[in-house]
Amino acid sequence: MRKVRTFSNDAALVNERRNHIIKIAAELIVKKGYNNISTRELATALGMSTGGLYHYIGSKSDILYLIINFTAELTGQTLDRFADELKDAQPLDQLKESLKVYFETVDYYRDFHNFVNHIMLSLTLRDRRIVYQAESRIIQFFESLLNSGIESGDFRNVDAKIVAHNIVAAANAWANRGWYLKKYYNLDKYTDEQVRLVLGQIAAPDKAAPLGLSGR
Amino acid sequence: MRKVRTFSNDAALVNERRNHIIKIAAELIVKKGYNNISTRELATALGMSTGGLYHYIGSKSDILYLIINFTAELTGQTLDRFADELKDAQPLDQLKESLKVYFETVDYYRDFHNFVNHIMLSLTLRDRRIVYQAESRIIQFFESLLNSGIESGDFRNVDAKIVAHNIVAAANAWANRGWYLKKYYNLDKYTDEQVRLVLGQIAAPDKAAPLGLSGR
Amino acid sequence: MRKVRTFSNDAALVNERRNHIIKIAAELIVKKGYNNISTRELATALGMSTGGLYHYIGSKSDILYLIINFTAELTGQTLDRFADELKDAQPLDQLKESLKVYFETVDYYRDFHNFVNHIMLSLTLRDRRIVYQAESRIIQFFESLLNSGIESGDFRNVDAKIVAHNIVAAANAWANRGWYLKKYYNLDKYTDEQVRLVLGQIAAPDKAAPLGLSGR
Amino acid sequence: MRKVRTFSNDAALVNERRNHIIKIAAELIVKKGYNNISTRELATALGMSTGGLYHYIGSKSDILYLIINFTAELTGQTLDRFADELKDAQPLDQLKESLKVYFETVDYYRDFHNFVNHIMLSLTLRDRRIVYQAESRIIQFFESLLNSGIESGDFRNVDAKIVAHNIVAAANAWANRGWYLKKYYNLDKYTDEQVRLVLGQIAAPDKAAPLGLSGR
DNA sequence: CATGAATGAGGTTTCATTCAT
DNA sequence: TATGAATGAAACCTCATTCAT
Repeated sequence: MRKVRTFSNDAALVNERRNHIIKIAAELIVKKGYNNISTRELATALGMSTGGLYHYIGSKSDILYLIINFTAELTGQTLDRFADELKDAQPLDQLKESLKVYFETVDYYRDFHNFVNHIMLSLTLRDRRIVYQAESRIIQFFESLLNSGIESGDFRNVDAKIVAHNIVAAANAWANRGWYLKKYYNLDKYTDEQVRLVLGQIAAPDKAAPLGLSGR
Repeated sequence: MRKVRTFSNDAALVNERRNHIIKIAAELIVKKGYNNISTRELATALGMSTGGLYHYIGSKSDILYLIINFTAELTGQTLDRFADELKDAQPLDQLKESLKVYFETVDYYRDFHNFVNHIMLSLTLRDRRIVYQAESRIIQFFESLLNSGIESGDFRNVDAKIVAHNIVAAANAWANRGWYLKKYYNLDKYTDEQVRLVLGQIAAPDKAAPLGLSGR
Repeated sequence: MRKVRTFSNDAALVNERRNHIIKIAAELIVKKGYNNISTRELATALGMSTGGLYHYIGSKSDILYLIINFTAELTGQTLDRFADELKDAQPLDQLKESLKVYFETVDYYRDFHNFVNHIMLSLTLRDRRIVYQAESRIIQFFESLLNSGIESGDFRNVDAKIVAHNIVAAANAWANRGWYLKKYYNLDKYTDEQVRLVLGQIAAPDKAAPLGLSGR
Repeated sequence: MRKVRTFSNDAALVNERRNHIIKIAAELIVKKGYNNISTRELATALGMSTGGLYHYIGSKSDILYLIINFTAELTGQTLDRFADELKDAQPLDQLKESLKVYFETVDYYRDFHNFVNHIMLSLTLRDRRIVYQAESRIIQFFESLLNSGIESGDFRNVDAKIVAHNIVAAANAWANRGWYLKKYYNLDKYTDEQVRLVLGQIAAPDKAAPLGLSGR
């Protein structure tokens, strides 16, 4: 976590204000584009004065960093939750459950995912790396989950790296291609179909049972 | 094709200059972001003066339209080529061949795909629709190709819409997530793996034969 | 009064700054022409930064509107003052007194009159109408004043419309043909001569006594 | 007559083209304002190319000079015609006739009068002097005409300078306040009324006869 | 003589950022 | 801590003028 300038010594206040900024700014930027939002406009939307905004950030582009960083932390938390909740389940159940939760998270934070997509090209290399790492981490989570299943013989011997990558791509598609997908699917249906496809790809020929947590 | 202002009456010259603009601008924008390229900078990169640039466009944002439009026309041409070349082939061969060519096209024009991704939020609704249509068209191409195979009994009865969408998502991923994918794949390998996965999803249980054009 | 954009909510401040802008801009424009004054130059003359100027106006042409509007309001005030001060006087005294005051006003605000003259062709129809109305109002003031005198038998039966128009033309001439008139007249002398001419035109043959308020 | 650059040696051609430029440019400028007409637009209206225009003028502002100069020459010609045609007539007839012809001329060339009015503030001092001289000359024409009549006892002893000035002001008003005057008058009626007023001012008390050439 | 593509200075306007209050 | 007026650099765009063809 890089330092962002503030004139305040009250860490709790800074935190509160920044969370507010992150939420509102991501929303606005996704709606109109980063460069079409002026700091004046943003401050108004935040219920602050222009000067007030600069008490909690050092520059406009710091907002990018704060949002990027927030999104990356989200990923971390999501993964930690997965790791914790699923540590005793069967590979197949781990996969199904984590797909479901992952898609839900992406849906809930879709503004942030769209934001990242839009802003990537404008980021400094330094900030871009934060995004890379977060995305890599989530791909690797699914990759190793798949590999565990392959090793244990629960899954067929597929290219875990690409399947994991496709999972993340499918989740992102839900966020930034909603204009198309929502004409035909809602989140549940979309998740179900993607899960079905993934399971079809990895199902060990002899072990059947596609949807629904086994044993439930 | 909407009208973009020009001061020239020489259609061939306008065409030549605009193609140049499209190519160079897409490259620059993908590298630095639309709002981080000034018209002066762009003009210099084009080997023109600022004034000269404005002989062939009416405003900076017209460049967005020109690129969007070019990309949409690309899609159209790609599909026309597919339709023509594959009209007599078997469904499976049609699918394999079109996947291969489609991925190649996306790879070749990856700047344009990245451009679209980056700029979407800044587009007017009118321009956004051009993108929507182009993307929809390519998804529908794969969708109906899959449906033909399903009807003829060559493919298993899958959700053609989502498989088609995933194909397009996978192709786009190659363009805008290259920072990750290229660490592990090159275009050929990536295409092969994605083709293998798609075929795995649709293969009618009794008809085997995965990769390679049947009969070749 | 149309809305002109400002970023300030302090109405008093906006008013103060705009009055400053109106005064200085009219002066400068009359000296050099609207299109030969850049906003940078104007801002400097105003003791502001370019950005500061745009806190109180939305565009350069808003300045035209502000000046036009100011001039129109002047006219209104002048007429209101006339109506109030002269309501009990004799027609002849009303005319003499209002001519005197009107010429004084035009002289004092001659920059504004010259401005209007110069800028008319560049105005939008909407702004031009403001000028038309203000000018019409002052002509009509003199016209009805003359008509009252005619009805009461104090004035000869002249074409009140054209005499009123000539009065306004003579006043404007003092403002925008000063280069000629000031070689031979000062304001007092010019006013006296014009008053004498008007009185000569309207004097009822039997009622004598031209210059000087009757009874003074 | 100052030199204006041309690349042509064919004096007749230069003359023809410049007359065309003067006519069309005055019209366009009066309609939209000098600074709202680009040389491109002007060239198009003239049926020339931008480059072609610059074969006959040295700079855009030369057009101002050409028009100013043309207007000044008009004045000269008008006066010469007066002097010639009226040299044997009676003072009263001279005045009536010259007023009539003068008003007609101003009406016919009202675009040029409006042009001068609009552009005055943008002129160089040098060009402004041309306007001053032309206007002065016409005022002086009427002034000396009036003085002759006064000396001969045909006219009352009025301030000839101001009456002459008012005549010119009334004529100009017809050109640049047409928006008001044309609601109530046409040229003939306006001329008649103004003539009547002037004659009323100067008529020697004993010599009657207002309108109509005496003896006609 | 005619054309119109090209130039580039300079115009208007925006906006991130600062700082006196 | 909060405000919002002020700054000024830099953005987009226009247009008078030139010159190769």
